[in-house]
Amino acid sequence: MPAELQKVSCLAGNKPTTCSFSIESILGLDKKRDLNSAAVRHYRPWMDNYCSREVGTHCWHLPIISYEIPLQVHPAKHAIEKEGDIRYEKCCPANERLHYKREVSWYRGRRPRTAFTRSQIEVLENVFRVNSYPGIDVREELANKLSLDEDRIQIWFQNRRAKLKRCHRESQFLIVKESLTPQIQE
Amino acid sequence: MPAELQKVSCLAGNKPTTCSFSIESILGLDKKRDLNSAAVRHYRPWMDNYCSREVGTHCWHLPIISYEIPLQVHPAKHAIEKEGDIRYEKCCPANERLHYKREVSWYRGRRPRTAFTRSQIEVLENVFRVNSYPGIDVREELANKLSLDEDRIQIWFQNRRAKLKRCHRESQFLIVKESLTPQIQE
DNA sequence: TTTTAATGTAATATT
DNA sequence: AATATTACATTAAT
Repeated sequence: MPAELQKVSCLAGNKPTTCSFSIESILGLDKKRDLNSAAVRHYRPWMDNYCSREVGTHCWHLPIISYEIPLQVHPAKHAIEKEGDIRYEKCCPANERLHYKREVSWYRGRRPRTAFTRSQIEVLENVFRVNSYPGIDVREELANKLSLDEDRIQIWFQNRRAKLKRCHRESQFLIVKESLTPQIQE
Repeated sequence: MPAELQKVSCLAGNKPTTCSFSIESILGLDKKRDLNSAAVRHYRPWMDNYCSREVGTHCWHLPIISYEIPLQVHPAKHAIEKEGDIRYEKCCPANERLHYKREVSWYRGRRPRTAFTRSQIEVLENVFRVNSYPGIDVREELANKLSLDEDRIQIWFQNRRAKLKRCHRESQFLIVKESLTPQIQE
């Protein structure tokens, strides 16, 4: 990591343990001297191209590709070769592929957001009601049936569990709150 | 019919009651979890009917009204009282009022839009210049200094990053476009 | 009409 | 896997 990036890395992360900038100076409430310093490089992960990373065999963090160069390869994860042809359609329908192609040139790090269809959600919810922790076999079955990547299924269930937990927490909080403040009524 | 097809067919239909997945598979080794018992109620401190607050002269926090009960009062925000009569028409024509009952039911859970002051924006922009990803401590600090909820700070930075990204994308697109089509000029 | 606060959620990262 | 946070698409208020 370049030295100039280390200097501001404390500002980028959520653990500013070694941050040398005081809150006051960041807020600009005392002096605005630091704000104009040329040494301060801003953390713009989607605008810089120095930190592309590879995660396993998937290289989501691609180097910046200019607009003129067409994408020729799909991310390894989506390129499932079978019987000599690459089945893009499996987890990446045409409209989504166009979307991805357009976006990868300016933001390399993120998988294009999957837009589940209503019927897919319906099936997932139905399964979730009976089993919030489907095993690999069920997930594969779902992936096959819904024409989705098994990873999408896994992520969906993770997020769904988190949502359920959050809703439960909030409803519990409401109950406590209401039980503590009934006299405010009218 | 092969067993595999039967397993798949249950996922296709919209009737979970007829699902033929094995109990062991669905329940995941019979791990009983009562995660589904919680009612889905989101925490909306600004819309509870017992603690409706007034922001300035506007009462954003409407009393909760069920779907069946006809609305008799307009939201205070739209009901601008002047010289003894309530000018509904000003910002809510008749045809729109007809749909209000349905709309308020749909959107009554939405937080009233926060109007940041100029000075608040100034501080936020100053911080954003040096750090687009403030951690929880900086956000709390900002919330304290600016008399805002920490949630508002977080949302503001999220939207600000999106805005910067969009601007960057558009400018990049313009550069590419201009470099590719200089001859079209005049 | 434009800008942007707010929402929901898919994806990412850490532990 | 739980958790927190982010990006992103969308809605809606100004």
